[in-house]
Amino acid sequence: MPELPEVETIVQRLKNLVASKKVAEIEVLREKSFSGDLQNIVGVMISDVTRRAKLIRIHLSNDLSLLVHLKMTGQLIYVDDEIRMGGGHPTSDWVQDLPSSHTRVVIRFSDDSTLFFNDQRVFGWVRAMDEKMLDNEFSKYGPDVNSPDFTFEYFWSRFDRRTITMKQFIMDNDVVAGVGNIYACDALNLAMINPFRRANEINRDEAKRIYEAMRKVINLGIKLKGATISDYKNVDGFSGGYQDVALVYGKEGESCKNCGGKIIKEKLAGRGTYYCPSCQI
DNA sequence: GAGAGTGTTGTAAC
DNA sequence: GGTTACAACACTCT
Repeated sequence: MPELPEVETIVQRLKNLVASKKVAEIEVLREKSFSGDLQNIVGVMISDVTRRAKLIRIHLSNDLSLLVHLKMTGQLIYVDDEIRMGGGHPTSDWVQDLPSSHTRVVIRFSDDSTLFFNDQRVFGWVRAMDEKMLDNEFSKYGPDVNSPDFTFEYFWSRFDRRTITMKQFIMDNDVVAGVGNIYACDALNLAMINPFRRANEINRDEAKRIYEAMRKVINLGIKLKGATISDYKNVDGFSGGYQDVALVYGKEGESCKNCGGKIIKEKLAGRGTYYCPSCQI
C-alpha cells in the first residue's frame, strides 16, 4: 500500500518516537513476517530510523538493523500510555484492540511503549540484517525519486530502447525507486503522457516532463504526509492528505483537472490505471 | 455466495 | 536479456 511519501512520513515520525529506546522484547505472532535472531536484538538500543526506497531501516546500536517492508497492507503503529489514554487522538479507540488479528510482530520497549507491525495480507516483513545483507537488499534499487542522484540525464539514459509501457517504466524499481501505482498514474497525468505509451516512443522533451512530474507529485505526497486510500496510517494513526488532491488516481468518471476530459480506468499489466484519454497522449 | 479487485514485488516462463 | 503472468495472502466490494 504505501509508496515513498507514505514510508517517508512513517520514518520521520518513527525516528522521533523510538530513537534511543531500548528493545525489551520482540514477539513474533506470524513466523513468515519476521526473520532474524531475536537474541541479537533484545536489550539493544535503537539509534536511528531511515528510509531507502520503500524500505524502513531501524538502526540498532550494535551492527544490525531491522529492515521493514510494508508491501501492500503493512502498518507500523506506535502506542504508549499517553496514546492509550486517548484525548482526541485518532488512534485512541482502536489501539485498545492491539494486538489485533492482523498484528504479526510486536516490539516492546523498556519504557513500556510498543511498536506493532500489522499486515493483513502477510506480504510485508521485518528482517534483522547486518551491513552486508543491507547492501545486498539496497542494491536492487535505483536512486530514490526524490534524491539528488536521480537526475534527468540518468533517467533519460535508462530509456535505452525499452519497449515496456511508460507506466511500468516509471514503476520499475531498478530505474527509480519509490514510485507506485498512485503516484505513477498522477505523474503521467501531470506530464500529459498516456500510460500505455512505450518507453522507446518517448522523446527527450516528453521524458523531461515525466521526470519533473514524478518529482513534483512525490514531493507533494511527502508534504501532505502520504495518501490514505484504505489501510495506510502513519505511525500515530493519522491519515495522509494526498488522496484529497490526487489528479486521477481513484477518480474514474470525474473530470480531468487539466483539460476537463473524463477520467477512465483501465488495466495495465494487471494494475488499475487511471488516466485522461483526451489530454494524455 | 462466487468472483474480481487491492497502494508490492519476486519468480518463473515465454 | 527483456517482458509478461502470476503467486504470495486476506480481506472488501460488486
